[in-house]
Amino acid sequence: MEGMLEYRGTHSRPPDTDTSPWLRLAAPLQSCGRAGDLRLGRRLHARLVLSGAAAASAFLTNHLITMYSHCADVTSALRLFHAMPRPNLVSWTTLISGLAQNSMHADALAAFASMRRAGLAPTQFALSSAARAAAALAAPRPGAQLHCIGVRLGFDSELFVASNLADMYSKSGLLAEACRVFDPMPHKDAVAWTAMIDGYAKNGSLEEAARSFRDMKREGLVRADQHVFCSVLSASGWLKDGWLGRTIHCSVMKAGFDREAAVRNALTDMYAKAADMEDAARVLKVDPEGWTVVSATSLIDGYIETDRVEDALRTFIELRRQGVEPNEFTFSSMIKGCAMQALLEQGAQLHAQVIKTSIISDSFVGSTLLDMYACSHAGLVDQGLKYFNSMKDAHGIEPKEEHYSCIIDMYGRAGRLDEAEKFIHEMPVKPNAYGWCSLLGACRMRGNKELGEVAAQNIMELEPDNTGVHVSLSGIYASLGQWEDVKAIRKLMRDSRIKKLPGFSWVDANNKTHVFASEDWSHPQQEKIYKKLEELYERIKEEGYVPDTRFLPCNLEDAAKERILRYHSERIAVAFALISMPATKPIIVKKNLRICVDCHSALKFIAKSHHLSP
DNA sequence: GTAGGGTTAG
Repeated sequence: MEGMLEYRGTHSRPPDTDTSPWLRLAAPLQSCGRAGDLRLGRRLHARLVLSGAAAASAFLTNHLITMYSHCADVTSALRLFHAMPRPNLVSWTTLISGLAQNSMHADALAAFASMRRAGLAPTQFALSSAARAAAALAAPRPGAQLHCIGVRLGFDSELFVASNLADMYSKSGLLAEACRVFDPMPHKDAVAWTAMIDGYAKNGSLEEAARSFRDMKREGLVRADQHVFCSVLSASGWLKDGWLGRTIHCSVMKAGFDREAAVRNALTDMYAKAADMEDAARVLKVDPEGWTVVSATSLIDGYIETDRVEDALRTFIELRRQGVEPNEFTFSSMIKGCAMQALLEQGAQLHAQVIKTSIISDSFVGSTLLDMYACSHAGLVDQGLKYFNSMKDAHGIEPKEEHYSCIIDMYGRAGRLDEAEKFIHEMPVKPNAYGWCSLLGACRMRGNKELGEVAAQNIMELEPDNTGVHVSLSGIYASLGQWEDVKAIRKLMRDSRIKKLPGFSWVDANNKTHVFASEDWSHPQQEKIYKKLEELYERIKEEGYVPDTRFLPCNLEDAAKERILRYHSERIAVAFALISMPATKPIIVKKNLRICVDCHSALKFIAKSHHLSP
């Protein structure tokens, strides 16, 4: 600011070309933009106007546009741009990047198109900003056009252009295209690697994300930074691979990023997702900065997922004690926990707390609340309905498909199938497959064949590849003893070449993943596993476990049915984990199919008798 | 003079 004073009263005519005196005027604008100080920026602008310098110099106007963009005042940036008689290449480039920086991505793409219509060939700066906008929009069609322009102009392997193009493809889910841009890049930096690692992770290709991270380390040309670590930690969390996560935690510490808030959040979340709650809590405990709502929510959600609602509640209280406001993520986790444990009072209390905040207008929290009323107890249907009816008027939530599905589920669980059917007919939208699946599940529990068939028919139309629907339907017939219908379904499946997906279970033990199928005795330790399973079986039977053979679609003696259930893959996997791992380690079984009713019950007994969380 | 990436639910 002081520097500006000396320019005061400079009334000489500005030169036609952008020469050095104007360069000196630009410096204060630049630092102002970097600091995001809009007030100071406006004062500098006013002085430049008074001095007559700004209007005459495209150079200074470009700097002003940059300054306003950095200070998030896009309106002023646009006003300056539109007042320019002849915006030059830099003006356009600055505008496009300013729009992209301020999340006006569609406008950034439109500006890029206007620039080309104005007859200017884009610079690599303009191209990379436009690609960034296309990435943020996950818009592969305009993105691919940008890619073509880049190829034509020879910019397509420039660091910034290529990274943003790769990011654009990966955010659009086109990982193969992203690789085609990324692989031949002559120089890759941490940003480029983040685009790939995060692209894989967000598209569910978790192994690929981890492999990409290893590739980066193997090449040894780029050091991982906090962004890379966040992305790969997120992937290892979803992989539920605590061992990989722990290895990365070591690298994080070595690289000195363990004080970085976002990295700590990612670390907490990784451990929580891997069900390693002690380490998740430890990351927060040693945090000198105190908790963030993100990391505490990850911890809370981890406790909920491992059935430790008391610990979640304790964490929730501690969070408030620290003066951190819970957000919609925190509340939905807590409410989910109450639903799972049928903690009606706590659930209602949370509902009351949420009503006092703007979080109540969050559509997702809305579904979670409905889920809670649906799960917990038949008596709460009316409370759930009351809330559902108030969503729109009192809380400004327009009920969506997911909310209607919750109500179907709510009626179904309460056994009020007629009302569920009536509700479906009166809904303003048609139920989605999820809604019909809820209904089918309820019909199975209540042995309602007619309505179950309607639901199944609708699911088959909406999701022709859904093989589970046949299994559920034959479960209904089986529970009613209608073996002819069971046979008919089998024939239908044969004729339409639908195969029941075989169920598999994966479990990690000693840094190795083991896979099991049903009645699968191919594992080298089969004898020990079998013995353990028998032992578990005796024990839980003593503790009150009764096999539930109702839905098994085979017309066999009970003893034979029991035998089939007894060797479902998840039980073999758990028995194997119990004999191969120390008792303190969490056992995480990954499955390709939904767990069956009986395994769910048996595993709960096993967990209880081992003092584990299910 | 102008430019890019990351963490929490379903």
